[in-house]
Amino acid sequence: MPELPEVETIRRELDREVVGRRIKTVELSSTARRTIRRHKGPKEFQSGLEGAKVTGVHRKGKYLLFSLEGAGKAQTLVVHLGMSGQLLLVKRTKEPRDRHTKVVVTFTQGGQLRFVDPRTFGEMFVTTPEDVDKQVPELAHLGFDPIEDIMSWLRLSALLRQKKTRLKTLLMDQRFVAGIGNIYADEILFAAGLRFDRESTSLTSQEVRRLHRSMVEVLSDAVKARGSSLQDEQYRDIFGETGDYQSRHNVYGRDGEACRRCRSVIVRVKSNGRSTYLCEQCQV
DNA sequence: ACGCCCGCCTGTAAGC
DNA sequence: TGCTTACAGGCGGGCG
Repeated sequence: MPELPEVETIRRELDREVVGRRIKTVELSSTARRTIRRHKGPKEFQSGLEGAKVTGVHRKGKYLLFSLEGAGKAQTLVVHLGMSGQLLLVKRTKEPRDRHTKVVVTFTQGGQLRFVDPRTFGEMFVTTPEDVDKQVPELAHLGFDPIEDIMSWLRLSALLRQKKTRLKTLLMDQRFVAGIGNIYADEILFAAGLRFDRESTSLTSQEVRRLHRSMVEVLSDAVKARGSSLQDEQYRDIFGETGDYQSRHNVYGRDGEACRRCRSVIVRVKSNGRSTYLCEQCQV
């Protein structure tokens, strides 16, 4: 579910709300084993966190990284929300817990950060800053960040020529570019006027420039709108609020509806087993 | 070596 | 109405 705009929204809120707080206790539900699957057991996870102070919250692709200052030594908490993970900040400890609550972090100043994850694809992991890349190799192998890293269209053009893959596959490949998932891949390709199945090596320089601009524009507009919440409203920020970007979707989830640009019908097809939405008139 | 598909889970909605 | 099936934002592993 959560892609770059949603994770970045959560990151900004966490950076404002939890930096400076100290972790008092870490509670794990009986089904949290899968959440902390990279750890041997709960003890290792809890001892890395309890007593530590949050000094910053960062994002790499769809991963959140909490910088922590423990008893003398620095730690990093890595969080991936998977398909259905939510991080919710609650003021009162007594607030009833969602039944899929996996981890509850209670701060010494009061308040809790809860990790709720029905589909259990999400993950939490604690290690030292220097070991992060070794222990979570996916992080070390992430591609460029489309809104943080300055990337010229010429550089993008060179990268596209190195890979001979369909455009959507490439946009969703975290090792190529970090943070784009199924929703934003479709929205970026619509904005660029390109089909999902165009081969990466086939783009003219004008098309590369359009793709480059669309990637930055769609993702930064989506961050400004605080991400997309779909019908199931699974995506929520740390205050439980939905995002607003779904109302601006041009193709995703709009099959059968009229294209906002040319009025022809938006279609849904399958690509790599994933639903793909496009306008066959506007995207070539 | 790399693209593609499956499986991992639970919940919801469509289909019969 | 109620059961069954398909599908859903994620990614890693294994297959061809």
